[in-house]
Amino acid sequence: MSYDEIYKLAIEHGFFSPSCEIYSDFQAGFWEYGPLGVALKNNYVNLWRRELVRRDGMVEIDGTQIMSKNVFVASGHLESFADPIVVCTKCGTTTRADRMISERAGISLPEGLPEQEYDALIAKHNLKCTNCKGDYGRVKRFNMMFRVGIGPKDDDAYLRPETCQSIFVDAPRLFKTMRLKLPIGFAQFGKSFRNEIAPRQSLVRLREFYQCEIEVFFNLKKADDQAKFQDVKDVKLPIQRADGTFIEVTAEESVSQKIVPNQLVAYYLALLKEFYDKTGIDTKRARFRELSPEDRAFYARSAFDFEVQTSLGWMELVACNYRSDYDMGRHGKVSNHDVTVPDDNEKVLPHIFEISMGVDRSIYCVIEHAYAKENDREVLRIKPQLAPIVAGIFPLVNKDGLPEKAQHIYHSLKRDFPVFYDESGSIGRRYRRQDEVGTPICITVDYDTMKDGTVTLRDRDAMSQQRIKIEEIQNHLSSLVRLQD
RNA sequence: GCGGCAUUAGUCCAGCCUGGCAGGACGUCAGCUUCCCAAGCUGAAGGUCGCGGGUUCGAAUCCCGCAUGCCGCACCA
Repeated sequence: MSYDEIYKLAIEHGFFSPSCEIYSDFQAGFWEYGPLGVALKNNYVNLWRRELVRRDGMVEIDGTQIMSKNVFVASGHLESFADPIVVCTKCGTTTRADRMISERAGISLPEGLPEQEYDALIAKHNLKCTNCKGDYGRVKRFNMMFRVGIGPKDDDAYLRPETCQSIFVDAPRLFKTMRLKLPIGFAQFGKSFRNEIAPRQSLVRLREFYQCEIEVFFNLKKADDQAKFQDVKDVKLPIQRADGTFIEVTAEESVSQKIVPNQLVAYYLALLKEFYDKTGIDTKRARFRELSPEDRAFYARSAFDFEVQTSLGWMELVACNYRSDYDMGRHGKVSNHDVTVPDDNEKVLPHIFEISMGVDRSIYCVIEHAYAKENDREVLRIKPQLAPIVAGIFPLVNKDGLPEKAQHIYHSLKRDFPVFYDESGSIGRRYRRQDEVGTPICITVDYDTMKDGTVTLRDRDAMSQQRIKIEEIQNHLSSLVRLQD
């Protein structure tokens, strides 16, 4: 199950494909979801809503993708979401200034120096372009946010680089109008945008991508007082610690052994793991990787990445960041709004724990982990709840009224379930076609159907068959796709 | 962004070195066959040979530039 095989399957069957591909000026890092991809993504997001949003009693919003400049002044992205780069005046080669200087001058540099300091260091060490020995220009910051010009005056605004900023700016109103109390999770599914220098591997590193983000607002004083924690205290958490050691402990042990900072964090890590179990991604090949201070995002005070093993190596699907009171503190200051929240007669500046999920990458992993190549067939063993098509419906042969009967069944089901009718090729060929796109069940109308009103149900994984009555199909499909604990 | 390799039908690839009708397999479609697990028979459709420029009587083929993809570096959901 290599990346190439998954990629081929995906573009051949309409899971995903490059954006704007018929034009030669199409840009890297933009990908479309086709019909099956959309279905899979919708199912995935609905599972997230069930297992995280509703399970924990969160509230979901849908914010705009374009946000005003001051949002990012406050968030720090205008300042910090940028790499210092320097361009050679002669050959135009672009280099990362901080890395280039520390490598060639043999010194280690602190993060976030002003640009002039880099210029001074380049002059002091007499550094010239490695490519052509030309002089470097002034050090600039390359910001990974996409700027957009609003209206005829082209006013500055930005495409959000993370969906959570919408949550932060909406939270003050939501607390007042939705009768919310700490702790509360805000959830959002939507697009974010980052002007990556090197997008790669289709859904894995995009410039325009989906996130399912959860921002849990809480009172720091009560972070170890989580009633809900009882539900998940025995969930096993595989943790790769910042020092490189690996340990598998229960959520309860992770707190008592001070591996994670508090109950609240452990609770959500456990919830997240239980969610991924239900996506069909193999969580035996997953871990929470604790990030060292150097590896963390600029806003994070402690961080665990949820990573999964794939053919491309360990892939980071979710960033779990403890963002402290940084976000609401900054937005309060810059907007000059009171963003504190009443909690037990005290005004609290909420602390935030975030579960920031890369949806596209997760979709890729769902497909890769479900894919199996057997002797003479390819099969996606995707969970029925996530399957783009729930059932294929076929006539065994194309005569004697079988197609009409099968079509009748198809029409009776199509508004309640994503079902697919096919009468082309041999029956075995049709089963294999559905195997390749992960359809869990195929329903075949044969001569017995005409006599006794039963159909064959053919199972994708076991390739076994059973007969059920036509009237039972509806219930059978319902129980197949029902999300269960 | 740098370095290496690549880009020809929906997919995988041959053709390129040595310029001269754009091909194969699989897939798809139509028909035949078929009472349950692909690749049986007959036929068909499907191509700006990544884009742009140059050399040439003539370019998929040679040269230059760009884009995209893969791998490595770096960065990240």
